[in-house]
Amino acid sequence: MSRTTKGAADAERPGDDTLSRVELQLALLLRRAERTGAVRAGHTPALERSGYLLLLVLGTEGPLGINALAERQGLDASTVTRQVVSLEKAGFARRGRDPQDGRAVRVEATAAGRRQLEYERVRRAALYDQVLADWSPVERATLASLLERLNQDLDAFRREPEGR
Amino acid sequence: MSRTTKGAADAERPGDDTLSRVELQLALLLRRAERTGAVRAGHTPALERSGYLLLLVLGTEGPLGINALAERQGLDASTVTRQVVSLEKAGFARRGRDPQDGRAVRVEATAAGRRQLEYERVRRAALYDQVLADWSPVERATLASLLERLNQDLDAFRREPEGR
DNA sequence: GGACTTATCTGTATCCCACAGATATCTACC
DNA sequence: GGTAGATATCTGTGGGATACAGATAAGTCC
Repeated sequence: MSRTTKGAADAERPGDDTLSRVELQLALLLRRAERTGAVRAGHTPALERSGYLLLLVLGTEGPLGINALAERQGLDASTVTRQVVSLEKAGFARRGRDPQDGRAVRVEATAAGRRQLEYERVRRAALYDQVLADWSPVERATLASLLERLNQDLDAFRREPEGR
Repeated sequence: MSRTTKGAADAERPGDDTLSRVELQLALLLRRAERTGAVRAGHTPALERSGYLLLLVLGTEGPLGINALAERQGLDASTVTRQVVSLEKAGFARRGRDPQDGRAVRVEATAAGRRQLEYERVRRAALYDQVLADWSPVERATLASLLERLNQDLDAFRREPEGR
């Protein structure tokens, strides 16, 4: 079927070929990275991953509605609704009705939200600075590039799974 | 403090420097990759990520106890207990008492479990073969290597956060 | 003004995971 | 041999992230 996986029920052992390596490392990464940036030693972050990414979009693209936010992030609108409620509760976002369209909502980052976003960004960068302590600038840049490309390709794949 | 992050409350915009790029892309990746391998189009996978990784350890290192499994994966034992129960319910693992130590448990993959693991592995590899359709073999290999290294470094960091 | 569409929200369900507190065993030591 | 402490696992509980389905409110169109 797929050229690279050959006989499917092949005799490869886990980790043998490149794709399996990538796949396995990604599975591991999901778990590792999740916990690393998060609840380190009782430090409950004011901003979880979801809120962080949401604020980032808000900060970059200004006030948006729920659907727009959901679309930009490839999430369900119901998920975004809850994330916004949560940000609002924390004082990092504000929700107002769209004057043009009474159904729609206008989500906006507050000053505290922008501050917190910046704080998080710096904190996370510092964290990875430590994790990648042994990496050369070139290696770090390569990692960044490959991840960017991987994310783009994952996005593209989600939009239209190539195989049918 | 950290050489690369300079002034901390610096004027960098998101994505400006390498660390921010890495950090951001990882945050995005967590979300993307999670959904991609998983519930694609009603295809409820018999093996979720957690069960997959657990079976992988079991397959590689043979029968193990809960604590050993938890340690190898950097998880809490309570989490592993539930994962094992779930695998057992699905018929992919078996749990028996350790004859030497009545407190301990011996978790073992069943034949069905090994079959399913292999099936998953192939399925996931094929998936990434599609996602990485445009990548050259060298690029794929680079990605695999960098991810492996990143995971190692994340692991090391979790064990002993370098800064204090 | 009724019918259809759209934007958001609420209900419900699934994963994944951790921490705290049982419970059952084992090990040491007197 | 019995008791105290260590150890292995399990159970209770709770939180984060997300999706799908259905409810509600507000536009739009004829």
